[in-house]
Amino acid sequence: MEWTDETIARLKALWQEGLSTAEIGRQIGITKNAVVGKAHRLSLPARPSPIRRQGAAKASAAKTTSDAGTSEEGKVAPQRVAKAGAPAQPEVDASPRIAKTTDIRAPDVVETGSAGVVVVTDAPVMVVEKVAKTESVVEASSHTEVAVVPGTIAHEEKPAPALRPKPVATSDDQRSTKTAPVNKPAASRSAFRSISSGLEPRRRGPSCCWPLGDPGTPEFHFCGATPLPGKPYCAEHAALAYVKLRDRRDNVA
DNA sequence: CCCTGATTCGC
DNA sequence: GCGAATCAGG
Repeated sequence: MEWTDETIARLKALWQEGLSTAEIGRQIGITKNAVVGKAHRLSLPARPSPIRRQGAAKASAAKTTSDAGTSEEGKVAPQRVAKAGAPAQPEVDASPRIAKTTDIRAPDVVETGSAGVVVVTDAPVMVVEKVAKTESVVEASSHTEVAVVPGTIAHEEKPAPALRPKPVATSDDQRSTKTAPVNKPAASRSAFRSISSGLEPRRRGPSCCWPLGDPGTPEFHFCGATPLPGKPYCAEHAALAYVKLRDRRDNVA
């Protein structure tokens, strides 16, 4: 694997978004092991892990960190959990993982501002709210989009468990089986950019919130194209975002 | 079984 | 440094 500056940036971005390692891997086109391995090497903040290898001395050689277990001696600090400025995730799993079994997981509308606050960066939300109030038509997926992704919160902000828009089995999440390597950043980016600018410059109304560029950089922005009804993404990005769970397995580059 | 993330260790 | 293999919890 060639860890270019870009792929690393993507990894970081996705990692920060709280995507699962496997998810990240799929999007970048590598295995979750590669993702985890790299993340580890980059000292990316560990995410709430379902396990903590310690009590199990059974492994090949638990030289890792002695065995905390029973002895009350040198406490093996949680070196794993609180790495670089990481918010040391509480045990409580406020983990960001959202779309689990179902599928999809897509970049979210959030961005961590310099203030460390998570900000929903687009208008759709407001629009949605209005709609909700006035019409109450709103489908489930609509208002839930507002959800903030907990994982990205830098402080003690108590995030509400993200309510991910259940993919909603509407007519549109079929996606043909196995789509190839889920995305070629370069190509897709420019493609979508032109789409969004070319089709319509709409200033109001829902817009695709697929993130483009790396969060934290000035180039970062959202697609902005007209999203599919009931979805936060435009057709193109929805195709990337919603992938059948089953399929993802083999279409991993 | 499936999922998940972390560590190990040969390359 | 990389990542498959492996471990391990849910």
